[in-house]
Amino acid sequence: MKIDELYALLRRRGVLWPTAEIYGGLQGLYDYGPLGAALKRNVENAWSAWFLGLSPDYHRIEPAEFLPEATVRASGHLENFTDTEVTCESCGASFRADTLLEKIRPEGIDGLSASDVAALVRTSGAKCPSCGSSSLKLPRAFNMMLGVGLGVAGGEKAYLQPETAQASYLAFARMWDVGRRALPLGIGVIGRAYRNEIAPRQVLFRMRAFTQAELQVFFDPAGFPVPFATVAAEPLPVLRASARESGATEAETRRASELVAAGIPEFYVYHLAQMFRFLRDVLGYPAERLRFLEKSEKERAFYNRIQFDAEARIDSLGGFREVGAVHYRGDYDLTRHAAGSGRELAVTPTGGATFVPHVLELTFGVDRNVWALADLHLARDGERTVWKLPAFLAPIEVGVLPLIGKEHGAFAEALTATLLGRGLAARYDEAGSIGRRYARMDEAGTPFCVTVDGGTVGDGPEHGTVTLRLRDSRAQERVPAEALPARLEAAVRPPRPAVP
RNA sequence: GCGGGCAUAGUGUAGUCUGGUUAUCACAUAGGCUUGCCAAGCCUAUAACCCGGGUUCAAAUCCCGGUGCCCGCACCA
Repeated sequence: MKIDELYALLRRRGVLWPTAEIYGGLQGLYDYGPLGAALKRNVENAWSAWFLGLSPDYHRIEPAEFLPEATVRASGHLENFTDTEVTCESCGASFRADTLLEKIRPEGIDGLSASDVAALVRTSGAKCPSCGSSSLKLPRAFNMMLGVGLGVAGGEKAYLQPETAQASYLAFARMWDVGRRALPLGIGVIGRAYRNEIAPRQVLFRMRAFTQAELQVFFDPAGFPVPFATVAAEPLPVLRASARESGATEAETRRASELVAAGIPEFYVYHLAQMFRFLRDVLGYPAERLRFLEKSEKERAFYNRIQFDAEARIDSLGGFREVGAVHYRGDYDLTRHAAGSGRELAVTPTGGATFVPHVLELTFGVDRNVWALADLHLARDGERTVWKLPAFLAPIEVGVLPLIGKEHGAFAEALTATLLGRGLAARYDEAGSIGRRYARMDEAGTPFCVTVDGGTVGDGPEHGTVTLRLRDSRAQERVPAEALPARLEAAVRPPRPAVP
Protein backbone atom coordinates (compact mmCIF):
# COMPACT_ATOMS: atom_id res chain seq x y z
CA MET A 1 0.00 0.00 0.00
CA LYS A 2 1.03 3.59 -0.46
CA ILE A 3 1.93 5.53 2.65
CA ASP A 4 -1.19 7.74 2.56
CA GLU A 5 -3.48 4.77 2.08
CA LEU A 6 -1.89 2.80 4.91
CA TYR A 7 -1.87 5.80 7.25
CA ALA A 8 -5.53 6.53 6.48
CA LEU A 9 -6.43 2.95 7.31
CA LEU A 10 -4.49 3.07 10.57
CA ARG A 11 -6.16 6.38 11.52
CA ARG A 12 -9.61 5.07 10.66
CA ARG A 13 -9.15 1.99 12.82
CA GLY A 14 -7.77 3.99 15.72
CA VAL A 15 -4.27 2.53 15.57
CA LEU A 16 -2.59 5.93 15.60
CA TRP A 17 -3.21 9.57 14.76
CA PRO A 18 -1.40 12.92 15.01
CA THR A 19 -0.93 14.36 18.48
CA ALA A 20 -3.29 17.28 19.14
CA GLU A 21 -5.11 16.38 15.94
CA ILE A 22 -8.02 18.77 16.62
CA TYR A 23 -5.52 21.64 16.64
CA GLY A 24 -4.07 20.56 13.33
CA GLY A 25 -1.43 18.25 14.73
CA LEU A 26 2.20 18.83 15.50
CA GLN A 27 4.91 17.54 13.20
CA GLY A 28 6.60 14.37 14.22
CA LEU A 29 4.34 13.50 17.16
CA TYR A 30 1.74 10.74 17.14
CA ASP A 31 -0.68 9.19 19.61
CA TYR A 32 -1.38 5.47 19.61
CA GLY A 33 -5.03 4.47 19.93
CA PRO A 34 -6.30 1.27 21.55
CA LEU A 35 -5.17 -1.05 18.76
CA GLY A 36 -1.84 0.69 18.28
CA ALA A 37 -1.02 0.88 21.98
CA ALA A 38 -1.78 -2.83 22.40
CA LEU A 39 0.27 -3.73 19.34
CA LYS A 40 3.18 -1.63 20.53
CA ARG A 41 3.06 -3.21 23.99
CA ASN A 42 3.04 -6.65 22.40
CA VAL A 43 6.04 -5.78 20.24
CA GLU A 44 7.89 -4.57 23.33
CA ASN A 45 7.03 -7.76 25.19
CA ALA A 46 8.16 -9.88 22.25
CA TRP A 47 11.43 -7.91 22.13
CA SER A 48 12.00 -8.49 25.85
CA ALA A 49 11.15 -12.18 25.64
CA TRP A 50 13.61 -12.64 22.79
CA PHE A 51 16.60 -10.47 23.57
CA LEU A 52 16.58 -10.77 27.34
CA GLY A 53 15.99 -14.49 26.79
CA LEU A 54 19.42 -14.75 25.14
CA SER A 55 21.15 -14.87 28.51
CA PRO A 56 20.25 -14.88 32.20
CA ASP A 57 22.79 -12.06 32.51
CA TYR A 58 20.79 -9.75 30.23
CA HIS A 59 18.53 -7.55 32.35
CA ARG A 60 16.04 -4.81 31.75
CA ILE A 61 16.02 -1.55 33.65
CA GLU A 62 13.71 1.44 33.47
CA PRO A 63 15.58 4.73 33.72
CA ALA A 64 14.34 8.30 33.93
CA GLU A 65 14.24 9.98 30.56
CA PHE A 66 16.19 13.08 31.60
CA LEU A 67 19.94 13.35 31.26
CA PRO A 68 21.88 15.93 33.33
CA GLU A 69 23.93 18.26 31.16
CA ALA A 70 27.26 16.78 32.30
CA THR A 71 26.29 13.37 30.91
CA VAL A 72 25.52 14.61 27.41
CA ARG A 73 28.68 16.72 27.43
CA ALA A 74 30.67 13.57 28.23
CA SER A 75 28.85 11.44 25.65
CA GLY A 76 29.49 14.01 22.95
CA HIS A 77 25.85 14.72 22.19
CA LEU A 78 26.10 18.34 23.25
CA GLU A 79 28.70 19.25 20.64
CA ASN A 80 28.04 16.69 17.93
CA PHE A 81 24.32 16.95 17.43
CA THR A 82 24.74 20.08 15.37
CA ASP A 83 23.08 21.30 12.25
CA THR A 84 25.80 21.71 9.64
CA GLU A 85 23.61 22.99 6.86
CA VAL A 86 24.59 25.91 4.65
CA THR A 87 21.85 27.51 2.60
CA CYS A 88 22.37 29.72 -0.44
CA GLU A 89 20.29 32.87 0.00
CA SER A 90 20.43 33.54 -3.71
CA CYS A 91 19.18 30.25 -5.19
CA GLY A 92 17.88 28.50 -2.08
CA ALA A 93 19.94 25.34 -2.46
CA SER A 94 21.24 23.63 0.68
CA PHE A 95 24.55 21.90 1.27
CA ARG A 96 26.32 20.18 4.08
CA ALA A 97 29.06 22.34 5.53
CA ASP A 98 31.54 19.45 5.48
CA THR A 99 30.98 18.98 1.74
CA LEU A 100 31.48 22.67 1.11
CA LEU A 101 34.69 22.68 3.14
CA GLU A 102 36.03 19.41 1.74
CA LYS A 103 38.93 21.05 -0.11
CA ILE A 104 40.30 23.10 2.75
CA ARG A 105 39.40 20.66 5.50
CA PRO A 106 39.41 17.07 4.21
CA GLU A 107 39.37 15.65 7.75
CA GLY A 108 35.75 16.77 8.19
CA ILE A 109 34.15 19.03 10.76
CA ASP A 110 33.31 16.56 13.52
CA GLY A 111 33.79 18.16 16.90
CA LEU A 112 33.71 21.74 15.66
CA SER A 113 31.09 24.09 17.03
CA ALA A 114 28.61 25.80 14.74
CA SER A 115 30.43 29.11 15.10
CA ASP A 116 33.76 27.47 14.22
CA VAL A 117 32.17 26.05 11.09
CA ALA A 118 30.60 29.39 10.22
CA ALA A 119 33.99 31.10 10.61
CA LEU A 120 35.61 28.50 8.36
CA VAL A 121 33.01 28.96 5.63
CA ARG A 122 33.42 32.74 5.80
CA THR A 123 37.23 32.76 5.65
CA SER A 124 37.36 30.08 2.96
CA GLY A 125 35.47 32.36 0.59
CA ALA A 126 33.26 29.42 -0.36
CA LYS A 127 30.67 30.03 -3.05
CA CYS A 128 27.38 28.31 -3.71
CA PRO A 129 28.22 25.18 -5.76
CA SER A 130 24.88 25.54 -7.52
CA CYS A 131 24.71 29.19 -8.64
CA GLY A 132 28.10 30.63 -7.66
CA SER A 133 26.70 33.28 -5.35
CA SER A 134 28.66 34.05 -2.19
CA SER A 135 25.61 35.03 -0.12
CA LEU A 136 25.55 31.89 2.01
CA LYS A 137 23.48 31.53 5.14
CA LEU A 138 25.89 30.03 7.65
CA PRO A 139 25.32 27.14 10.04
CA ARG A 140 23.65 28.08 13.28
CA ALA A 141 24.15 26.49 16.64
CA PHE A 142 21.36 23.99 16.58
CA ASN A 143 21.21 21.07 18.89
CA MET A 144 18.81 18.29 18.21
CA MET A 145 18.43 17.60 21.90
CA LEU A 146 15.50 19.10 23.75
CA GLY A 147 16.71 20.97 26.80
CA VAL A 148 14.73 21.54 29.97
CA GLY A 149 15.39 23.74 32.97
CA LEU A 150 14.72 21.94 36.23
CA GLY A 151 13.96 23.70 39.48
CA VAL A 152 12.04 26.90 40.18
CA ALA A 153 14.50 29.12 38.35
CA GLY A 154 15.17 26.49 35.74
CA GLY A 155 18.84 26.70 36.58
CA GLU A 156 19.56 23.00 36.53
CA LYS A 157 20.05 22.16 32.91
CA ALA A 158 19.01 18.73 31.69
CA TYR A 159 18.04 17.15 28.39
CA LEU A 160 15.41 14.70 27.30
CA GLN A 161 17.40 11.64 26.29
CA PRO A 162 18.14 11.60 22.55
CA GLU A 163 18.72 7.84 22.77
CA THR A 164 18.14 5.25 25.47
CA ALA A 165 21.66 3.84 25.26
CA GLN A 166 23.16 6.51 27.53
CA ALA A 167 20.93 5.42 30.41
CA SER A 168 22.43 1.93 30.24
CA TYR A 169 25.99 3.28 30.29
CA LEU A 170 25.14 5.46 33.28
CA ALA A 171 23.65 2.43 35.04
CA PHE A 172 26.66 0.19 34.46
CA ALA A 173 28.47 0.94 37.74
CA ARG A 174 25.38 0.24 39.85
CA MET A 175 24.50 -2.87 37.85
CA TRP A 176 28.04 -4.16 38.30
CA ASP A 177 27.72 -3.76 42.05
CA VAL A 178 24.23 -5.22 42.43
CA GLY A 179 24.99 -8.05 40.04
CA ARG A 180 27.45 -10.89 39.98
CA ARG A 181 30.38 -8.59 39.12
CA ALA A 182 30.82 -10.71 36.04
CA LEU A 183 30.81 -10.11 32.33
CA PRO A 184 29.11 -10.26 29.95
CA LEU A 185 26.43 -8.07 31.47
CA GLY A 186 23.49 -6.93 29.37
CA ILE A 187 21.43 -3.85 30.25
CA GLY A 188 18.26 -3.42 28.23
CA VAL A 189 16.01 -0.37 28.09
CA ILE A 190 12.70 0.21 26.38
CA GLY A 191 12.13 3.92 26.54
CA ARG A 192 11.32 7.11 24.78
CA ALA A 193 13.92 9.16 23.01
CA TYR A 194 13.36 12.78 22.05
CA ARG A 195 14.91 14.71 19.21
CA ASN A 196 14.14 18.10 17.81
CA GLU A 197 14.06 16.82 14.23
CA ILE A 198 14.23 19.54 11.61
CA ALA A 199 12.05 17.65 9.18
CA PRO A 200 10.07 14.78 10.73
CA ARG A 201 8.71 12.61 7.95
CA GLN A 202 6.92 9.44 7.02
CA VAL A 203 4.79 9.06 10.11
CA LEU A 204 6.45 6.58 12.49
CA PHE A 205 9.83 6.65 10.74
CA ARG A 206 10.99 10.11 11.77
CA MET A 207 9.43 11.25 14.97
CA ARG A 208 10.31 13.82 17.59
CA ALA A 209 9.38 11.43 20.38
CA PHE A 210 9.90 7.75 19.69
CA THR A 211 10.42 4.49 21.51
CA GLN A 212 13.64 2.54 21.32
CA ALA A 213 14.31 -0.95 22.60
CA GLU A 214 18.02 -1.27 23.13
CA LEU A 215 20.29 -3.82 24.72
CA GLN A 216 23.81 -2.81 25.67
CA VAL A 217 26.02 -5.79 26.37
CA PHE A 218 29.20 -5.05 28.35
CA PHE A 219 31.94 -7.60 27.84
CA ASP A 220 35.59 -8.42 28.25
CA PRO A 221 37.36 -7.71 24.93
CA ALA A 222 39.69 -10.61 25.72
CA GLY A 223 36.81 -13.05 25.51
CA PHE A 224 33.04 -12.94 24.99
CA PRO A 225 31.81 -16.53 24.89
CA VAL A 226 28.59 -17.17 22.95
CA PRO A 227 26.92 -20.43 21.86
CA PHE A 228 27.96 -19.78 18.29
CA ALA A 229 27.25 -23.32 17.08
CA THR A 230 23.52 -22.61 17.47
CA VAL A 231 23.65 -19.96 14.73
CA ALA A 232 26.65 -21.08 12.64
CA ALA A 233 24.52 -22.37 9.77
CA GLU A 234 22.08 -19.43 9.75
CA PRO A 235 21.93 -17.87 6.26
CA LEU A 236 22.13 -14.10 6.64
CA PRO A 237 21.39 -11.60 3.85
CA VAL A 238 24.28 -9.17 4.05
CA LEU A 239 25.49 -6.28 1.96
CA ARG A 240 29.12 -5.73 2.91
CA ALA A 241 30.65 -2.28 2.85
CA SER A 242 33.42 -3.56 0.59
CA ALA A 243 30.85 -4.96 -1.87
CA ARG A 244 28.99 -1.64 -1.90
CA GLU A 245 32.19 0.23 -2.66
CA SER A 246 32.59 -1.91 -5.75
CA GLY A 247 29.06 -1.13 -6.85
CA ALA A 248 26.96 -3.94 -5.36
CA THR A 249 23.42 -2.99 -4.38
CA GLU A 250 21.92 -6.43 -3.64
CA ALA A 251 22.47 -8.38 -0.45
CA GLU A 252 24.11 -11.78 -0.67
CA THR A 253 23.34 -14.72 1.57
CA ARG A 254 26.22 -15.68 3.84
CA ARG A 255 26.15 -18.25 6.60
CA ALA A 256 27.03 -16.91 10.02
CA SER A 257 30.12 -19.12 10.01
CA GLU A 258 31.26 -17.53 6.72
CA LEU A 259 31.07 -14.05 8.24
CA VAL A 260 33.27 -15.22 11.09
CA ALA A 261 35.69 -16.72 8.57
CA ALA A 262 35.72 -13.30 6.91
CA GLY A 263 37.02 -11.77 10.11
CA ILE A 264 33.96 -10.61 12.06
CA PRO A 265 34.06 -11.73 15.71
CA GLU A 266 31.83 -14.61 16.78
CA PHE A 267 30.09 -12.60 19.50
CA TYR A 268 29.09 -10.01 16.90
CA VAL A 269 27.81 -12.46 14.30
CA TYR A 270 25.97 -14.43 16.97
CA HIS A 271 23.95 -11.39 18.00
CA LEU A 272 23.46 -10.36 14.39
CA ALA A 273 21.96 -13.80 13.71
CA GLN A 274 19.70 -13.50 16.74
CA MET A 275 18.53 -10.11 15.47
CA PHE A 276 17.78 -11.76 12.14
CA ARG A 277 15.82 -14.56 13.79
CA PHE A 278 13.83 -12.04 15.79
CA LEU A 279 12.85 -10.12 12.68
CA ARG A 280 12.11 -13.22 10.60
CA ASP A 281 10.76 -15.73 13.11
CA VAL A 282 9.16 -13.52 15.75
CA LEU A 283 7.95 -10.48 13.84
CA GLY A 284 7.37 -12.62 10.77
CA TYR A 285 9.12 -10.40 8.22
CA PRO A 286 9.78 -12.40 5.04
CA ALA A 287 13.50 -13.24 4.84
CA GLU A 288 13.69 -11.91 1.29
CA ARG A 289 12.60 -8.49 2.55
CA LEU A 290 15.40 -8.28 5.08
CA ARG A 291 19.03 -7.41 4.78
CA PHE A 292 21.96 -6.33 6.90
CA LEU A 293 23.68 -3.30 5.45
CA GLU A 294 27.22 -2.85 6.66
CA LYS A 295 28.17 0.77 7.24
CA SER A 296 31.57 1.77 5.97
CA GLU A 297 34.11 3.48 8.18
CA LYS A 298 33.09 6.80 6.68
CA GLU A 299 29.36 6.26 7.23
CA ARG A 300 29.36 5.02 10.78
CA ALA A 301 30.00 7.06 13.89
CA PHE A 302 33.71 7.14 14.66
CA TYR A 303 33.34 5.11 17.86
CA ASN A 304 31.55 2.25 16.10
CA ARG A 305 34.00 -0.46 15.08
CA ILE A 306 31.46 -2.67 13.32
CA GLN A 307 27.98 -1.60 12.28
CA PHE A 308 25.34 -3.51 10.35
CA ASP A 309 21.92 -1.89 10.03
CA ALA A 310 18.99 -4.29 9.89
CA GLU A 311 16.79 -3.10 7.06
CA ALA A 312 13.36 -4.19 5.87
CA ARG A 313 12.01 -3.49 2.41
CA ILE A 314 8.91 -1.44 3.12
CA ASP A 315 6.81 -0.67 0.07
CA SER A 316 4.93 2.25 1.57
CA LEU A 317 8.28 4.00 2.15
CA GLY A 318 9.74 3.10 -1.20
CA GLY A 319 12.46 0.60 -0.29
CA PHE A 320 14.78 -0.69 2.40
CA ARG A 321 14.54 1.20 5.68
CA GLU A 322 16.41 0.72 8.93
CA VAL A 323 14.45 -1.07 11.64
CA GLY A 324 17.31 -2.02 13.94
CA ALA A 325 21.08 -2.25 14.13
CA VAL A 326 24.01 -3.96 15.81
CA HIS A 327 26.89 -1.70 16.84
CA TYR A 328 30.25 -2.72 18.29
CA ARG A 329 31.13 0.46 20.17
CA GLY A 330 34.39 -0.57 21.82
CA ASP A 331 35.15 1.10 25.15
CA TYR A 332 34.16 4.58 23.97
CA ASP A 333 31.09 5.01 26.17
CA LEU A 334 32.45 3.90 29.51
CA THR A 335 35.73 5.71 28.89
CA ARG A 336 33.90 8.97 28.20
CA HIS A 337 31.61 8.63 31.20
CA ALA A 338 34.51 7.68 33.46
CA ALA A 339 36.24 10.89 32.42
CA GLY A 340 33.06 12.97 32.69
CA SER A 341 31.97 11.66 36.08
CA GLY A 342 35.35 11.11 37.68
CA ARG A 343 34.15 7.64 38.60
CA GLU A 344 36.26 4.57 37.90
CA LEU A 345 34.39 2.43 35.38
CA ALA A 346 37.12 -0.08 34.64
CA VAL A 347 36.50 -3.45 36.24
CA THR A 348 38.75 -6.06 37.80
CA PRO A 349 37.18 -9.52 37.77
CA THR A 350 38.44 -11.79 40.52
CA GLY A 351 41.94 -12.87 39.73
CA GLY A 352 42.06 -10.93 36.49
CA ALA A 353 43.46 -7.77 35.03
CA THR A 354 41.72 -4.39 35.10
CA PHE A 355 40.10 -3.18 31.89
CA VAL A 356 37.32 -0.99 30.58
CA PRO A 357 34.47 -3.21 29.30
CA HIS A 358 33.54 -3.00 25.64
CA VAL A 359 29.96 -2.52 24.50
CA LEU A 360 27.88 -4.36 21.93
CA GLU A 361 24.68 -2.44 21.23
CA LEU A 362 21.56 -4.07 19.80
CA THR A 363 19.13 -1.35 18.89
CA PHE A 364 15.56 -1.66 17.69
CA GLY A 365 13.10 1.08 16.75
CA VAL A 366 9.75 0.12 18.22
CA ASP A 367 7.60 2.63 16.34
CA ARG A 368 9.34 1.90 13.06
CA ASN A 369 8.62 -1.76 13.51
CA VAL A 370 4.98 -1.07 14.29
CA TRP A 371 4.86 0.61 10.89
CA ALA A 372 6.78 -2.25 9.29
CA LEU A 373 4.33 -4.74 10.80
CA ALA A 374 1.49 -2.81 9.19
CA ASP A 375 3.24 -2.47 5.86
CA LEU A 376 4.45 -6.06 5.60
CA HIS A 377 1.47 -7.88 7.07
CA LEU A 378 -1.54 -5.75 6.17
CA ALA A 379 -2.79 -6.40 2.66
CA ARG A 380 -5.79 -6.46 0.42
CA ASP A 381 -6.89 -9.97 -0.44
CA GLY A 382 -9.64 -9.46 -2.99
CA GLU A 383 -12.48 -7.82 -1.10
CA ARG A 384 -10.87 -8.53 2.24
CA THR A 385 -8.27 -6.44 4.04
CA VAL A 386 -6.33 -8.77 6.30
CA TRP A 387 -3.65 -7.87 8.82
CA LYS A 388 -1.70 -11.10 9.17
CA LEU A 389 0.00 -10.27 12.46
CA PRO A 390 1.62 -13.07 14.41
CA ALA A 391 -0.99 -14.10 16.99
CA PHE A 392 1.10 -12.96 19.98
CA LEU A 393 1.30 -9.43 18.53
CA ALA A 394 -2.40 -9.04 17.75
CA PRO A 395 -4.16 -6.28 19.73
CA ILE A 396 -7.33 -8.37 19.83
CA GLU A 397 -6.51 -12.04 20.22
CA VAL A 398 -9.97 -13.49 19.84
CA GLY A 399 -13.26 -12.07 18.59
CA VAL A 400 -16.41 -13.56 20.10
CA LEU A 401 -19.39 -13.34 17.76
CA PRO A 402 -22.97 -14.50 18.31
CA LEU A 403 -24.44 -15.71 15.04
CA ILE A 404 -27.74 -14.06 16.01
CA GLY A 405 -27.34 -11.36 18.64
CA LYS A 406 -30.70 -11.80 20.29
CA GLU A 407 -30.48 -15.57 20.58
CA HIS A 408 -26.79 -16.23 21.15
CA GLY A 409 -25.60 -12.94 22.63
CA ALA A 410 -25.88 -13.96 26.29
CA PHE A 411 -23.73 -17.06 25.85
CA ALA A 412 -21.20 -15.14 23.76
CA GLU A 413 -20.93 -12.34 26.31
CA ALA A 414 -20.37 -14.82 29.11
CA LEU A 415 -17.72 -16.57 27.01
CA THR A 416 -16.03 -13.21 26.37
CA ALA A 417 -15.86 -12.58 30.11
CA THR A 418 -14.39 -16.04 30.69
CA LEU A 419 -11.68 -15.50 28.07
CA LEU A 420 -10.86 -12.04 29.42
CA GLY A 421 -10.60 -13.60 32.87
CA ARG A 422 -8.01 -16.03 31.51
CA GLY A 423 -5.91 -13.09 30.33
CA LEU A 424 -6.84 -13.30 26.67
CA ALA A 425 -7.59 -10.10 24.77
CA ALA A 426 -11.14 -11.03 23.77
CA ARG A 427 -13.63 -8.72 22.08
CA TYR A 428 -17.38 -9.22 21.77
CA ASP A 429 -19.10 -7.98 18.60
CA GLU A 430 -22.71 -8.45 17.51
CA ALA A 431 -23.10 -5.53 15.08
CA GLY A 432 -23.87 -6.42 11.48
CA SER A 433 -23.79 -9.65 9.55
CA ILE A 434 -21.38 -12.41 10.54
CA GLY A 435 -19.31 -11.85 7.41
CA ARG A 436 -18.94 -8.17 8.13
CA ARG A 437 -17.78 -8.93 11.65
CA TYR A 438 -15.20 -11.43 10.41
CA ALA A 439 -14.00 -8.74 8.01
CA ARG A 440 -13.68 -6.17 10.78
CA MET A 441 -11.65 -8.62 12.85
CA ASP A 442 -9.46 -9.52 9.85
CA GLU A 443 -8.63 -5.86 9.35
CA ALA A 444 -7.69 -5.46 13.02
CA GLY A 445 -5.38 -8.46 12.78
CA THR A 446 -7.41 -10.70 15.11
CA PRO A 447 -6.08 -14.23 14.56
CA PHE A 448 -9.06 -16.11 16.01
CA CYS A 449 -12.83 -15.68 15.98
CA VAL A 450 -15.27 -17.90 17.80
CA THR A 451 -18.89 -17.97 16.74
CA VAL A 452 -21.74 -18.95 19.01
CA ASP A 453 -24.73 -20.45 17.17
CA GLY A 454 -27.88 -22.49 17.66
CA GLY A 455 -25.87 -25.65 18.24
CA THR A 456 -23.98 -24.02 21.09
CA VAL A 457 -27.04 -23.07 23.07
CA GLY A 458 -29.24 -26.02 21.95
CA ASP A 459 -29.57 -29.41 23.58
CA GLY A 460 -28.12 -31.41 20.68
CA PRO A 461 -24.69 -33.00 20.31
CA GLU A 462 -23.14 -29.60 19.58
CA HIS A 463 -24.20 -28.22 22.95
CA GLY A 464 -21.43 -26.07 24.42
CA THR A 465 -19.30 -26.13 21.30
CA VAL A 466 -18.43 -23.12 19.17
CA THR A 467 -16.96 -22.52 15.75
CA LEU A 468 -13.30 -21.50 15.87
CA ARG A 469 -12.44 -19.58 12.73
CA LEU A 470 -8.87 -18.85 11.69
CA ARG A 471 -8.00 -15.51 10.15
CA ASP A 472 -5.45 -16.54 7.54
CA SER A 473 -6.99 -19.73 6.16
CA ARG A 474 -10.59 -18.91 7.06
CA ALA A 475 -10.78 -22.54 8.13
CA GLN A 476 -13.42 -23.44 10.72
CA GLU A 477 -13.54 -26.13 13.30
CA ARG A 478 -15.96 -27.09 16.02
CA VAL A 479 -14.45 -26.98 19.50
CA PRO A 480 -15.86 -27.12 23.05
CA ALA A 481 -15.99 -23.61 24.53
CA GLU A 482 -14.17 -24.84 27.65
CA ALA A 483 -11.22 -25.93 25.52
CA LEU A 484 -10.65 -22.43 24.09
CA PRO A 485 -8.39 -20.87 26.75
CA ALA A 486 -5.90 -23.73 26.65
CA ARG A 487 -6.03 -23.80 22.87
CA LEU A 488 -5.38 -20.05 22.48
CA GLU A 489 -2.95 -19.39 25.30
CA ALA A 490 0.01 -21.11 23.65
CA ALA A 491 -0.54 -19.17 20.42
CA VAL A 492 -0.49 -15.74 22.07
CA ARG A 493 2.74 -16.23 24.02
CA PRO A 494 5.76 -14.60 22.35
CA PRO A 495 8.57 -17.03 21.43
CA ARG A 496 11.89 -17.19 23.23
CA PRO A 497 15.20 -18.00 21.64
CA ALA A 498 16.50 -21.54 21.88
CA VAL A 499 19.68 -21.17 23.92
CA PRO A 500 21.65 -23.96 25.54
C1' G B 1 15.50 24.01 6.77
C1' C B 2 15.03 24.75 1.01
C1' G B 3 12.16 23.58 -3.60
C1' G B 4 7.62 21.36 -5.84
C1' G B 5 2.62 19.52 -5.03
C1' C B 6 -1.73 18.91 -2.01
C1' A B 7 -5.71 20.05 2.01
C1' U B 8 -14.06 18.99 1.19
C1' A B 9 -18.12 14.00 6.57
C1' G B 10 -14.76 8.34 9.85
C1' U B 11 -12.44 6.82 4.65
C1' G B 12 -12.13 7.77 -0.62
C1' U B 13 -14.12 11.63 -3.61
C1' A B 14 -17.37 15.52 -7.13
C1' G B 15 -17.53 20.68 -7.20
C1' U B 16 -12.38 25.13 -7.39
C1' C B 17 -9.87 26.81 -13.58
C1' U B 18 -14.95 30.34 -15.08
C1' G B 19 -17.23 33.02 -7.19
C1' G B 20 -23.99 32.62 -7.02
C1' U B 21 -29.99 27.11 -4.98
C1' U B 22 -30.28 22.98 0.51
C1' A B 23 -22.06 21.01 -1.28
C1' U B 24 -22.03 15.23 -5.14
C1' C B 25 -21.47 10.09 -4.80
C1' A B 26 -19.70 5.55 -2.63
C1' C B 27 -18.07 2.93 1.46
C1' A B 28 -17.97 3.05 6.76
C1' U B 29 -20.79 4.10 11.46
C1' A B 30 -25.70 4.07 14.42
C1' G B 31 -31.04 2.44 14.67
C1' G B 32 -35.13 -0.60 12.50
C1' C B 33 -37.01 -4.70 9.28
C1' U B 34 -35.23 -9.08 7.00
C1' U B 35 -31.42 -12.95 6.59
C1' G B 36 -28.52 -16.42 9.51
C1' C B 37 -21.05 -18.78 9.08
C1' C B 38 -17.51 -14.91 5.52
C1' A B 39 -18.20 -6.98 3.80
C1' A B 40 -26.23 -9.54 1.16
C1' G B 41 -30.97 -6.39 0.78
C1' C B 42 -34.59 -2.35 2.10
C1' C B 43 -35.73 2.06 5.23
C1' U B 44 -33.92 5.89 8.50
C1' A B 45 -30.20 8.75 10.99
C1' U B 46 -25.39 10.95 12.14
C1' A B 47 -21.56 13.48 9.52
C1' A B 48 -17.31 17.80 5.87
C1' C B 49 -15.29 22.80 2.76
C1' C B 50 -7.62 22.83 7.67
C1' C B 51 -6.98 27.76 10.60
C1' G B 52 -6.76 33.20 10.32
C1' G B 53 -7.07 37.58 7.49
C1' G B 54 -8.33 40.12 2.78
C1' U B 55 -11.18 41.18 -2.02
C1' U B 56 -16.54 41.01 -3.22
C1' C B 57 -23.47 42.30 -2.86
C1' A B 58 -21.81 37.13 -2.42
C1' A B 59 -15.90 32.77 -1.16
C1' A B 60 -15.24 25.53 -0.70
C1' U B 61 -14.02 28.44 -5.24
C1' C B 62 -9.88 34.45 -6.00
C1' C B 63 -5.51 36.79 -2.96
C1' C B 64 -2.15 36.81 1.53
C1' G B 65 -0.31 34.49 5.99
C1' G B 66 -0.19 30.19 9.13
C1' U B 67 -0.63 24.89 10.10
C1' G B 68 -0.52 19.92 8.41
C1' C B 69 0.53 16.06 4.74
C1' C B 70 3.19 13.90 0.26
C1' C B 71 7.65 13.96 -3.07
C1' G B 72 12.88 15.58 -3.93
C1' C B 73 17.33 17.69 -1.45
C1' A B 74 19.53 17.80 3.34
C1' C B 75 19.42 15.30 8.11
C1' C B 76 18.42 10.82 10.77
C1' A B 77 17.03 5.54 14.89
